[in-house]
Amino acid sequence: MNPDLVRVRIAPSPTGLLHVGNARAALFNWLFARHHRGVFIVRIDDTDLARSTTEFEEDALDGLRWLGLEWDEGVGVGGPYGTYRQSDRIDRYRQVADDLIERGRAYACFCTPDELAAKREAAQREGRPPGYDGTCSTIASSAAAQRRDRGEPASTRFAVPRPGLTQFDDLVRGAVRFDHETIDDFVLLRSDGTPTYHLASTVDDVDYEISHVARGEDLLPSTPRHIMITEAMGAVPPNYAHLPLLFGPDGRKLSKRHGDVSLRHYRQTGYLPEAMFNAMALLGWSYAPEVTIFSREQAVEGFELSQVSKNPAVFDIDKLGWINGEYMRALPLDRFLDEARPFLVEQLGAETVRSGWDRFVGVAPLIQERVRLFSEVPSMAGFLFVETLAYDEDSWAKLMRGDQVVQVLDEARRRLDGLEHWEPEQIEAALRAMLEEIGIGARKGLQPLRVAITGSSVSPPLFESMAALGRDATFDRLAAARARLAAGD
RNA sequence: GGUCCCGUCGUCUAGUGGCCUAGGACGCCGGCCUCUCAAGCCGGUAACGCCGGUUCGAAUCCGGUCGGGACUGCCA
Repeated sequence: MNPDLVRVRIAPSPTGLLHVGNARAALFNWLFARHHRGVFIVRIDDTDLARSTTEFEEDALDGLRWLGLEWDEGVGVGGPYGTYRQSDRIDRYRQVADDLIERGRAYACFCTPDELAAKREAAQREGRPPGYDGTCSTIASSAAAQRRDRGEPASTRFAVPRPGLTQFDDLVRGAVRFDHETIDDFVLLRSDGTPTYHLASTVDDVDYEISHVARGEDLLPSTPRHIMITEAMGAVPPNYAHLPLLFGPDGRKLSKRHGDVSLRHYRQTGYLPEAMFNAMALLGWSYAPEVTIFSREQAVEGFELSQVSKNPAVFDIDKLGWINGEYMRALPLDRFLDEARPFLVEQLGAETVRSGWDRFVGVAPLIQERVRLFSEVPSMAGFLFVETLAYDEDSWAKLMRGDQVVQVLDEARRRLDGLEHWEPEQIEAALRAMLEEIGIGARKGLQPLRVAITGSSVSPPLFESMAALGRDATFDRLAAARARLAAGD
């Protein structure tokens, strides 16, 4: 193995939907790998069998694919190191744990969960550090082996060498050191024989020859443990880079309690993957001063872990929205149509969307430049699809009660009636002439028509909307609005 | 409580001793444009947590202090 080859990994644990924090970590790993022409690996950390599901695994892989973070080795694509799934490697972890016991670097612990809980509580109460007190570390290895052979349940704990010190150069934090006195003998193997995260993750990083571990800062305090395990295995630890955490608006680690923070949620709300990519890259990193929007290629070109910020970043939904709008407007029309369609179907039904599709296509470019999210499309374009218009009552109340509204509605129908070509230009000419004659401003005179045609005071440009709607439907709607007014509303 | 990490506009950040009377972006406010809304254009608001030191000179280096966060599980 080339010692200079960059090999990085992202290891989602499929116990929930992939959230933006993990996605951002994946993005940074991917950028680092691509920048250094290294290998990006996706592994599944599913040692928590009880909570892991294939749905969540699929969700994570889908999310990564959606963002365009294709991987070179790992689940789904294979590679020279097996299945890249921890549940397939339980024997390997046990083997490492047994080997560590044999070499005196770990020991069997017979304390029961209840005993440990009691000890922790007592320590807490007396103001002592709550870590494991090392009770079982003094049991002679022969005695311990006997008890295990007899079937007594035992976990395996790592024997932290004390006194001692573990220090390392974190690519984003710089020099970090931990005194072993503050690290207790942590569990490697649970009494049911399954490995903990510390063991499994570390063994995998060694076995898969990972060169750089870039992960959330929440794992910084665990790093000395991982380094100790690695060294006890006789391997050289990887480089570490601890990424600043993503916070919610309240300044705490982004989590469920900040609402739906799954990547899937953003995908379903109508954010574009390239916008998400761009926005997440800006969380703790900057491409260049004065540059906010940049391509995937530019990001790869410019990315360096050492330039990642140390400060936690608050996930700014407003900026994400703005970025999405930028990408939205830059989209080729056919892609816009493709992406928008499912959102219309969800709101209006497949048949309705099919029958109104051509009308929608007519004004789609005008809608495209007015929305930030695909989920906003139905409310802006719905009037093109429906048979009978549902008015936004606030708009109606505000704009349809004026004294000249009836006149505008009637006159508009009269003017439009004789139009030879049902095109925006002709419609505009006719209506402008009408405004002139009535002596009313465009602002005031056109708004009632907008409500009559689109049901809302906010819509795509009126003349184009009428043109796209079609002559018959336009007249129907003018008549409908007129009728409602006649009914005294 | 203990260990560790962090501290530039509300938010994301640029800044690595003089180019900083601190730059950009989002947001917000005002204006222009305008058939509404967007978009666009112009302008404005707003930050180096605090105290000491080093230095001719500090947002940048050092110390302290205060504040925030993460971790402290047979979760990951």
